[in-house]
Amino acid sequence: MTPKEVAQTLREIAQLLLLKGENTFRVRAYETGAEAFEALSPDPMAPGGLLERVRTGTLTDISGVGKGIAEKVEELVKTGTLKYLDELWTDLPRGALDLVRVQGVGPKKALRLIRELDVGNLEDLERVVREGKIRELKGFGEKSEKQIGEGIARLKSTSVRRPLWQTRPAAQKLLAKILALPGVHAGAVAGSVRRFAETNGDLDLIVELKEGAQVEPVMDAFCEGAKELIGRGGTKASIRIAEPENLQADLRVVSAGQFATALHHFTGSKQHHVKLRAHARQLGLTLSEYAVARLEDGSRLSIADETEFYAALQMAYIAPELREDHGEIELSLAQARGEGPGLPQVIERKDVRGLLHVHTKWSDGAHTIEDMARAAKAAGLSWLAITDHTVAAGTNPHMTAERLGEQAKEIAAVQQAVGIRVLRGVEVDILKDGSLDLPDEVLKTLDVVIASLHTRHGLDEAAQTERLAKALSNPHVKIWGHPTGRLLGSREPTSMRMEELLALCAKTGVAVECNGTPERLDLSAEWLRHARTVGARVSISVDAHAKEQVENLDWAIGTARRGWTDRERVVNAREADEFLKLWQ
DNA sequence: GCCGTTTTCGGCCCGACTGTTTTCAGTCG
Repeated sequence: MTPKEVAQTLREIAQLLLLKGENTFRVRAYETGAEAFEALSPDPMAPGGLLERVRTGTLTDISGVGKGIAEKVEELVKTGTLKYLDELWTDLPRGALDLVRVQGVGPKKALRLIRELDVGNLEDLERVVREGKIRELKGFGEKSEKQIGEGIARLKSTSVRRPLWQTRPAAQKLLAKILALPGVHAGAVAGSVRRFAETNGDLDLIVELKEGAQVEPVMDAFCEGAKELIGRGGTKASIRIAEPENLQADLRVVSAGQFATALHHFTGSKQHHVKLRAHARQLGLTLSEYAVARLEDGSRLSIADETEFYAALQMAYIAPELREDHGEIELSLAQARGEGPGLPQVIERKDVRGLLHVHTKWSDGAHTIEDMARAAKAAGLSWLAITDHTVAAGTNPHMTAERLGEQAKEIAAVQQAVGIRVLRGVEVDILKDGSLDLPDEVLKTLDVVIASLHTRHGLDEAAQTERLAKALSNPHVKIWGHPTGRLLGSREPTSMRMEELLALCAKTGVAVECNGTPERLDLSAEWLRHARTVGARVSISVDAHAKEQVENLDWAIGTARRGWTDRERVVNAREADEFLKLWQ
């Protein structure tokens, strides 16, 4: 039994309680409990982990876990089953929880469909829609029936969440269209896209009108070109867009002076807000998308931006990427009081001085060393490292000892011509046995060695861990390239004991890559947070195969920020000489 | 079900939109 499985069970309980119309605060307690277990070390055997806590009876030390949940988790871990859960299921069909996945069907409607129409799963629901039975129920009508039918079709046709590399550009495109309108004073992408969550269920846009401007033209522009109009009221509209197919986009229009509170509200996350609002109440304040107001008389505080928003709550500013209730609220409060370490000083674009992980025509890149150097310089960087592939990666051409010598001459010439420091490097392949694709005598002559896996992703966990541990122990390796090898939406992370390997990197000084290829985002924010706890260094890498991909920097930085990456642990957030000194 | 710098009891975030309603419940974020 892993913490993740415990969390899933607690969520299942929460959903069942919700369906049964239980007290919503009890439902939330189970959700909070689930989050607490998700935040534990994923390895149940880890020190301070799940099994140790069960053994020592210290589950209730976890915030959000009280006596009730602790007892259930103990039973679950010891026996693998939970009587309480079985009881909750006794009078419900197995497909009950699928019903609330249909848009427009919540717990109340789902329960009535189960009780009054004997609907047991999605197929049943589809049938009663077809037979026109739903409209006969009190409180339902023709429109609800139609809506439910469409909701089922949508559920079947699309996976719910899309990768950020699809959603973020779509959101920015939509925003640009709105910002071009004359009545618009300000606008921003909010929601999980702004928080840099790697998958998103929808897009959220916030727009502030100029003084006296009309809302209708903005709504019109937003809805124009939509694949489907979901809803439209006086201040908000929801549509489905064509690309990514059927993705929902929500627009919220606010009047002058409400932008900061609205942006904060629609950025989320839900968990962050729930805790924030409870804290606000203790201060005698209430939060909404319109204002921060005093409970006693409803008077409003003036909030110009999100820094002021947090200041009104006696907190230090929390970056959007951190707003997940992963401990950031407590750290922010402590920081404002001048106590403790405070929030991480998360990396920003201006901190990054060097462009790492760059491919050129010497292997599978589209452009020359000079092209890449000019692109790096244009992006405001002061150095870059050329790191082409070796033979095992399967590219042609590729780097050999001899070609590295030839490349050195070109690098020296480019450095002179372009006026930017260019380091010599390689992305060396990790071979089956954990040895590297170039001999140590060659590697030691280079400034930067990135070791990456490109083959045999399918080895079992033990063998893969051993293979990587050997490679990462090579004294010439400075960076571990795209550690998990995952591709969002198409390839799962390689199976390995990541915690062990991150601890190894912390010990040897090898930086783990935060690879900014939009489909990779590897390491993930989740693992980067773990890298932080063990003290591993991080490389903000573009893995650029063309000069335009210098912009992968933004993807890497967003992911790194979400992963609580402090700037002092980022190896390329320093000038080239300082970077090289890190391994001396 | 959880929690405590007012509390071991009594709280627990807030508002828009929709549909089917004659005044509001359900859903969503």
